[in-house]
Amino acid sequence: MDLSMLNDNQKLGVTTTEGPVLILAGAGSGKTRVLTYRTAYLIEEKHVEPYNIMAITFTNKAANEMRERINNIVGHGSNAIWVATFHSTCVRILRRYIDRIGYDTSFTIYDTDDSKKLIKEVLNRLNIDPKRYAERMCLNVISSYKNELINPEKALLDVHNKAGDDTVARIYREYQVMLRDNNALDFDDLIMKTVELFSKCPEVLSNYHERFKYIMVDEYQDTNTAQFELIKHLAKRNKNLCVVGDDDQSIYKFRGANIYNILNFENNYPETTVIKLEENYRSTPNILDVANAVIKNNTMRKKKTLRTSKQEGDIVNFIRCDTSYEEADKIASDIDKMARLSIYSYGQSAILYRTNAQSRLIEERLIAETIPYKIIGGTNFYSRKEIKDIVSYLKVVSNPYDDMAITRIINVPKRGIGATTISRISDYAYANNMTFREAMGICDEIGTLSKAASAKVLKFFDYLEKLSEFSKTSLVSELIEKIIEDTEYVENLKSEGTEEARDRIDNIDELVSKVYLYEENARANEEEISLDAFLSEVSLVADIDNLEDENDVVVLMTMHSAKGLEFPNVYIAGMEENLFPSGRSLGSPDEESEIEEERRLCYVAITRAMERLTLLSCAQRFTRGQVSYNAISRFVKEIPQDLLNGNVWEPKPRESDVSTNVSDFYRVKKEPVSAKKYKVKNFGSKINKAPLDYAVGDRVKHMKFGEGEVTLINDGGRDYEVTVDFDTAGRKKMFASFAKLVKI
DNA sequence: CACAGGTCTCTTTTT
DNA sequence: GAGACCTGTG
Repeated sequence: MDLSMLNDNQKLGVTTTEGPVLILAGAGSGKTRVLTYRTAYLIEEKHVEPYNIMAITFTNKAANEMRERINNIVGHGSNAIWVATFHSTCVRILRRYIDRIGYDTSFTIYDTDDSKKLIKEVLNRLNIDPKRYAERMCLNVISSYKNELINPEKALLDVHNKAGDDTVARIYREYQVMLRDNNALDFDDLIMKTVELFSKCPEVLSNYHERFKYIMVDEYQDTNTAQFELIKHLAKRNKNLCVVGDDDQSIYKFRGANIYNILNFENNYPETTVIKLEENYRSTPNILDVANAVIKNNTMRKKKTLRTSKQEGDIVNFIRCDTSYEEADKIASDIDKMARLSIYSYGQSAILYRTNAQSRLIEERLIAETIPYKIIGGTNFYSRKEIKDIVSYLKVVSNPYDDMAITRIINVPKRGIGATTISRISDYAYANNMTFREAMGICDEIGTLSKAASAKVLKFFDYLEKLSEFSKTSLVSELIEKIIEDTEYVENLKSEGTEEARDRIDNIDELVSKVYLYEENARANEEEISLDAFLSEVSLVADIDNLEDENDVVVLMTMHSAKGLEFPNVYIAGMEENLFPSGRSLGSPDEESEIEEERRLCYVAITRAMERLTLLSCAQRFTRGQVSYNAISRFVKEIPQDLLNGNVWEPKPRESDVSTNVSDFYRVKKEPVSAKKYKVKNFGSKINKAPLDYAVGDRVKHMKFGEGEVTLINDGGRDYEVTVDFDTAGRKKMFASFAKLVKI
């Protein structure tokens, strides 16, 4: 096998196939490359069956890419390799064996929303004041319990030993009971229950030992204790475990990531071969210097120095703006300039920020400049109301114990079954130890219900029974089409006639196409088409998974989402104290380590840039409906001035200037484009070239520029480029799918 | 029982 | 500023 394009340490990483291996891979040092070559090497040179190889990645996107790249090297056979994320790995295992630890294999996966609702219900049942024990807090605590593999009994014991407040532990216990009753697992359960399964059923684990002879884990610095134990179980017999990570890029402590998994790997696996990849192939020296200047302020890290042999490149820019509007404007016009000068196309540019909320302003600006973009994250496609509604119907069919799904749709569409009726059934079910659905079936025996109410409930109950019956002989696509038809969901939206309703219909259409796509893939891979499999897939997609790179659009996302990606031209917005580092980390009990985590995040963000990097910061921004004034982020100040183009020590904005202007400024700027109205969805997933209903010479209307006359239409391949002479705004050139011009 | 309108709280980051 | 939650009315 030809390994000539690898450096010495990379080669070592590829060819050291036996025993535990720790690859410490700095940002941009080609670790994905090592992992793919290593896999190919195992197959081609060591004649390992693809079937015996397992690779765990952080996102589905990374998994797919890896599979594709292996295919390119090996030619074929990569399909049999188990490449998946931790969560989807566990789902696959649990769908097979979870009945051995007391669940049904058609379990439902609860997302954060569902978990929150369930907690609410728990607080209700236990008569606990939600003001004193906020749902969010409870969920966080429960999540950390699970990530540390602490079950409710142990949690209670621990608290009692310390004579502390046992409320949250009791909430945890009840929460687990209710999950169990609903035959549901939350995200953390997926890992925890798999570990439990392996501990309790050695014969199951043994099956997997037979199968997984070589195991690789990517982004190892972000694994938590439960994931560590999972891997430990799996690697126990064969010991061929290769983990890749970078302690400087550990940014998921809030999700339970345990940095000691990587720092102490050698202690846990004494015969470990340690390989360091320190040559960076991504960024220019200027960018690397900036990254190193920041990260060197962290104390808890394995020392390493990234080298590069690249040309020096552009100096990193720092821009201090007066307001967040100016910041958005600066970014948009710079991107526009770069594209016009053909230096960086839209698709080569990315905008990163600390919080999702920051995207709105930038988005509005991009729309105004007709720059195509795609936002990653924020509200997940599957958390939209209409999608959750329809998916809940599917969930009810798949898992009849899922009370949460039933109560969600019992009155969607309106069936005249209100909150009172629901809680009466629910109480009855609870008191008589039955599921909500069972109680529905005998609701004429529930004394508290009126005749009229129980008739409506029974009718819905019968419908669900019919639907379940139908599903036994139907494809998922047939089922979903039937549900949409029966419920008249789309019909009802159509009659609303609003733009919002239109959006929702689009989303439902997209959901339906996802079903067909799933079926197509399943057929291609010769897998059985199953509702459960589709639902698992739906529950575990990350937004980033849908990022395709064929489309020439600017990408906006949080720094967390950006991990593992790279872009020639990067903007990091909001380099301000209180925002980045986050106000949460400031003044917290372990401020020191929280800030170090923020600093690692900053390092991750900076090292996404290949050639050009711009940092931005503003003196004032709107947060929570209020203007806040923040100092320049300490991370910027950690960068030596001579590495930056732009003054870090600029005087503060004149309070007198800004504060009097603020309200005016915001009033003027606020009204422009409503982002929602304009929002162009799916730059990525669809071809946007719809036939135009206007032609040269027609009068058209644009949401922002007003009315004008079309003077030129160019077929740009993927989209039409339309030139319009606006009455007031002058001549503008824009892409048809983004401009949304309406003929008048 | 549904819905409109008012009040309150709150925000990191994600599978 | 948004979303969750509560209250009063039809």
